[in-house]
Amino acid sequence: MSEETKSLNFIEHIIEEDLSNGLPKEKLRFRFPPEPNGYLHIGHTKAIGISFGLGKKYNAPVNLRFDDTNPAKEEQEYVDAIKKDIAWLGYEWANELYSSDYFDKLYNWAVQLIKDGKAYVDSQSSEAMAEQKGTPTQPGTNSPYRDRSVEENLDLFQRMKAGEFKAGTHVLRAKIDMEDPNMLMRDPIMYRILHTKHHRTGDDWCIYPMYDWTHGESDYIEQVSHSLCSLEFKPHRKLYNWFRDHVYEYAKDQLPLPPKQREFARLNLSYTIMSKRKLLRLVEEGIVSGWDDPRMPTISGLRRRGYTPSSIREFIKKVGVAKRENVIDVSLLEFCIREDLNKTANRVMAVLDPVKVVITNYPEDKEEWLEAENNQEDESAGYRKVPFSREIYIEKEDFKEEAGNKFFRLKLGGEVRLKNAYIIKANDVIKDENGGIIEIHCTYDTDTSKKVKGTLHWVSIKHAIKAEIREYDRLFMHEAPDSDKDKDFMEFLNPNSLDVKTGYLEPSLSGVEAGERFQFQRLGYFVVDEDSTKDKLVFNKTVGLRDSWAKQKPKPEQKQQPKKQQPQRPAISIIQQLGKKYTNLPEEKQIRTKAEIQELAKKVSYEELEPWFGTAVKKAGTRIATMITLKVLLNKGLERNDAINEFIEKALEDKNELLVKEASEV
RNA sequence: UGGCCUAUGGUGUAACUGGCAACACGUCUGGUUUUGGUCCAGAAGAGUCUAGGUUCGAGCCCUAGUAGGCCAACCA
Repeated sequence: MSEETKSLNFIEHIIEEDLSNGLPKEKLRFRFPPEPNGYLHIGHTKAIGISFGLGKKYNAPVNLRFDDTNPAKEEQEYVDAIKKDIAWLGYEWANELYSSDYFDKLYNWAVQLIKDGKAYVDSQSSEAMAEQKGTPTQPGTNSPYRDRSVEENLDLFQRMKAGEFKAGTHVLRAKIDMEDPNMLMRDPIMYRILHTKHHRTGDDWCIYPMYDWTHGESDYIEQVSHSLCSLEFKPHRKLYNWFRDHVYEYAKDQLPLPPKQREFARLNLSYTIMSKRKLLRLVEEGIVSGWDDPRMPTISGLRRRGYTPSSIREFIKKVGVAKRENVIDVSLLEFCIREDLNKTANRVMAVLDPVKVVITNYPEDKEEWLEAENNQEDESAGYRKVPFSREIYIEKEDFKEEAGNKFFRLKLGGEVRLKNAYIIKANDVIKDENGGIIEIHCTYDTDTSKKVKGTLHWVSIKHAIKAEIREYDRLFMHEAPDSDKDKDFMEFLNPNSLDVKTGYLEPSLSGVEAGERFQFQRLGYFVVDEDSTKDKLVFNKTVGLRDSWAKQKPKPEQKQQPKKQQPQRPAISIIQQLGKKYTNLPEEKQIRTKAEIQELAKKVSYEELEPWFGTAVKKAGTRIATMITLKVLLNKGLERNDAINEFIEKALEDKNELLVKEASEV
């Protein structure tokens, strides 16, 4: 098995370089470090996919390490949920670890730093410290406690640990540089006093280490080679290195590998939000039913919605890794789940918005069990039987009394195929007093070899089973709900994100279990929800099928939006663009481009053109385009002036032959 | 009155140490089809933020600018 020569992302480039610079492959080690203070969402899957993906690629261990240094926010419940989600995604961690396992070691190192004059106890209020910290544009000032003696610092720190002080009275700070342009280097806090019970260490500690101190040293203790995180931690790198380099001096004999932190851009998904805090608000305000509401971008939400682990892994693979801000189109996620389910989901028939069809030439008491293929993408999926009878349901949308010939479905006088069954022809409609259609009367034809344009799904009324169908739409109507500075993201909520209806299903579905996935033919993919019982089936719509018919229909509301028609691009700017590539074009195309420029030139005024005379010498193409345009204007009667003459003269002397040619033709 | 990061089709990512911009999604055609799905064939769409520079040659290197992002929690 040769590895395909796929292009590497920038992190893989870094690793390859380290490897070629002598880092043994066996030393490669990664980690995923969630804080157990909430549920994982689709954004996290990128970080998970990167580190676990690298582990798989290089056959290196990946630790799952809970960054549990803030007992005020963290809970065992989240630890369990996170483990469940990662395992569900299909990743295996080498070790389940906790930063809290390292509290002793961290404490001892902190003591050493104090002894070396690299850390001190500060005893000011947080307000005073914030004041001294300065701002991004102004340097900070030293704390009055900065020069306490080593003995005093040691004593105080030991007593902080012993629980002698109230929360907020003292902190341990690294002694770095209050004037550093990087705010994080301005004597960052290493420990604070917190008399809070920790979900793992209980009441053992009343001082807790801060993120920067803990995270990097946890990497170091675990001998992680590459510590990968998102872009907002870039400024932390300097501090990460500072702590690491000092501690390295204390421990290099036992811990020879200094880890390195590298940062990538986090994932953003269009029409959704990713902030844990904001997701929590949706839960707390009852907008959604919980963290696992199928509309939520959480992993648990996607799971309940019917997404498969492999579709999410594929999505992450397609999304790529780089350092620039990005917004991924949800259509990519939808593509991934359709691609997966198309191959694996069995097809069944269900009618969600029914209208009754009576087949008048079919005997009242007769019923037939017709054979239906489960999945034409998978021969091993086999066949099942579907009941047919005189009265069936079809979708309301599939019938029109009159329609053009682009409407492939049922219309009066028209024929249509019933999937897995016969061809029917609509003869008549029965309406209620309001003109609503109650029944469509059809006749059927057993000759199924005929060519008919449309095929409809259907279900026999007498055999149909009812189910609750939950259809979801995006939660927000704005592409980037939390990007508006003036409006709260809640203002963009889609009021119709959930639509619950009763569906009529073919009877083969009667015994389904939660988690089973199907394609409701012509409608989309659906999964049996965990609320489902034997007596009351509940399905969630995972995603609809691609629908190229829907695109043909005019969408009154949609049409409004993209109407923000771009202002007509001025001809001169198109000319400039054409000019840029002019010199690189093959001759034939050059001729065509020239004609195009000449045509556009008719719409250009001299005032628009003049600034282009100053085009840099090396931009020969742009100057040629300018020259061609100028000639058109001159032919139209433009008077020569100094600027024009100078431009032409300069062009005549150019080394580019094309330009000289154009200029000499003036 | 600062520091750091980023800038390639509509979106996302490529382009090995500089050699005439590729892949995926999306869009549009056409074909096949008992799903207006799938599948197959094809097309359009950027000349790489701007201006200089280095070079025979720049998306890749240098300089300056512009735009966007991040940085002032005893959060992670």
